[in-house]
Amino acid sequence: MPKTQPTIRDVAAAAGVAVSTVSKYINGTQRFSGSVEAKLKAAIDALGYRSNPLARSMITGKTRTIGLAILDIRNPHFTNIVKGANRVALQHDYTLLLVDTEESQERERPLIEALAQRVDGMIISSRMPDDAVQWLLELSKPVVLFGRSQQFPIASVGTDGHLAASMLARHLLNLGHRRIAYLGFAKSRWNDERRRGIADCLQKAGLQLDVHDAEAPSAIAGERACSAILLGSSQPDAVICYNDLIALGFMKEARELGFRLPQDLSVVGFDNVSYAEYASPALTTVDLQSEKMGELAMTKLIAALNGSHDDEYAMLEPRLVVRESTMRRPDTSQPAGVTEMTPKTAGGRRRTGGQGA
Amino acid sequence: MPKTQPTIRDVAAAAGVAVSTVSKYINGTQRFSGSVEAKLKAAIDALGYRSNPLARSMITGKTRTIGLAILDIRNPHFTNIVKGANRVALQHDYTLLLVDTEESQERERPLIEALAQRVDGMIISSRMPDDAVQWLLELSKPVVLFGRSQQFPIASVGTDGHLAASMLARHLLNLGHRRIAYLGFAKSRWNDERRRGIADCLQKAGLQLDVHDAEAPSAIAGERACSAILLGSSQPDAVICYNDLIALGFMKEARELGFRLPQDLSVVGFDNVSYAEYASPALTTVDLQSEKMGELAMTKLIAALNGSHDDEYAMLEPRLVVRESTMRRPDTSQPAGVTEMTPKTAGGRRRTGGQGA
DNA sequence: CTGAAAGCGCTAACAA
DNA sequence: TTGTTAGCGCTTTCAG
Repeated sequence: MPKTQPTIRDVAAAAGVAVSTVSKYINGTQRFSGSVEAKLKAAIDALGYRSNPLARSMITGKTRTIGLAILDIRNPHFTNIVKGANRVALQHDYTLLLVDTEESQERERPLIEALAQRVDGMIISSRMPDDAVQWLLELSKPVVLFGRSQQFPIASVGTDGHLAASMLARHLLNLGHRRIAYLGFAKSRWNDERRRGIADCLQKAGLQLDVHDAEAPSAIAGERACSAILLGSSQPDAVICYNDLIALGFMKEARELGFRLPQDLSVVGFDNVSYAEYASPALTTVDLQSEKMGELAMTKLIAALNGSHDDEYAMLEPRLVVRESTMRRPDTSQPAGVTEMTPKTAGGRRRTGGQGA
Repeated sequence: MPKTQPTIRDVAAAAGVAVSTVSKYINGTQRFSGSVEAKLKAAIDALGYRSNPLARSMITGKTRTIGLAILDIRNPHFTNIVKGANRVALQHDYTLLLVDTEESQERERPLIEALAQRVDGMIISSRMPDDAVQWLLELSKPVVLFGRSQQFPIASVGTDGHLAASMLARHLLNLGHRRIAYLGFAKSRWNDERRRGIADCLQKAGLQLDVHDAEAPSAIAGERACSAILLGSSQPDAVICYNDLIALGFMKEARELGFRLPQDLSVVGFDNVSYAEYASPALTTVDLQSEKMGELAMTKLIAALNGSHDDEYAMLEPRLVVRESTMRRPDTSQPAGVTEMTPKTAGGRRRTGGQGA
């Protein structure tokens, strides 16, 4: 059973030609006389020869493999990225070497360094601080990053987080919401951008943003953070979550706390993961085009592999997806930019002094 | 910048020893005198030497890479499998080469054949017919399959589908449901097992199963199949979906058709994907332990790589997870195994003649 | 404990 | 158009 695979040499012998001839034939590097070509073809499938990619790689220095390092394959955002990247890779005859770093800072670096050795280039999603990008460059392999680097020129892709956040905030404002909370995830590279996008918007309307932080970008973290926000003193009438997963968890817990959604509270997230649509109420969110991000990253990387220089940040456009988790404040009538005035508490603004002690 | 990586030869020169000495040092194949060891260590990190895995693989014939072929990374069931497999692989210092075959039969085989060349072993999830398993064996690489093969002795893992299905059916029966439909997915290897599990159960209660088929294992397919089932002549009071995704889509559409869940209709699925919990009503389902399946498959594969023979089918135990999408028929009172008698239609059984013409 | 030498399977000049 | 030859970077006998 463990019959050793035939080598290029066996084929050459069987066909009565030189090894280099076989090599050139396999790689289509050259044209051949009909007789030789016929003999080669015959020999090859008589022996069932398959070229050994390792040996080839060793010489060419190319593996036709792309490393993809992500934080958690279970997060649909990353799943979509993988899907998109995979599709483009397959089209170009590349294979994906996947590394799930499991949101662990320590594992990340050694894993990526090991990965670098086995691939032609890498696509990386990471929570590493911006100055750590340095050593990525030192790997001297083409790399595409998710999220812009402030200091270093490195190919990267992302979606305009400030804009996405503004869209969400403005949507809520238009619906008459005035006490808006942001349940962020500070560890993420995207968090600041999103928070600022919201805060800027609110500021123009003379409002302040109530900021909280989730301990993970997951549904369970959303559940956990819920009561402190909803039953605390700020009493938001809308909350923007760092992502859809957090939002989903938040909504579940909110319902269990007795809030009616969306009547008592509007909730939104970022990403537009597919299950947001099947939640109830279906989640209003902003589509970050995760899958396209994956495609674009892979396209950029392959271009780099083909010699094109690329230090740019490619920014995709977000799109607001309004569903059922947001609705107009029952007690307001003016569209937006109005003097805010909520009935429950006299004297507007926020910081009402809380009833929950 | 493109300074060529130092080789083992450079290290040997710098340390003033032979290449083979360096090799042995790196692989820890031997013990060394303190002086040599010190020189080696110094030379290595002076040069920043990193051993080239390709060259190593070419000799040893081992790549420390496992191929994982799945049908669709976006299906949380597979995502979980990847997660589990990845974790075990990392523990054993293996890396995952991922291939998403996108549910395509044609692509599958060439992709897997190419994959086989670059890895030490493979874990495969496929919809290929049982006789196609033959060529997998011929790849003469260790393989672990998801789902049992009837004809061939091949290592495989899965969850007891017949039992899982019975659990669901019995649960529904216990709740007083009598007109039960199965929205299956015939292309899957697991479908028959599940259908039979349900049908066997119903038969014991003197009931027949109303069988339908989804065109894909996805939420959208569940939506699409919904109206034909619910507004057709059979009028089920409970439907069992092939998986949670289909169930989620089905529930969404059912609500849009005006059905109240779970009052008018109980819905269940298979898998226990995480978002089933965040749907509303939260989905009753049966946990197939997807992540553990991934772990187990990888564990088996690594064992095989270490020389242990393994032709067995390892079966995990399913667990029923009751949530909100199932409830007792309002109009029945006896627990189970009773003479069924639904008020809407005289004369029980099913096949009531339909009012939807 | 250390070193010299022979390749792994293949590609890439260079010759013929 | 075809063949010869020299390695890619490493491991692995086999001698010292």
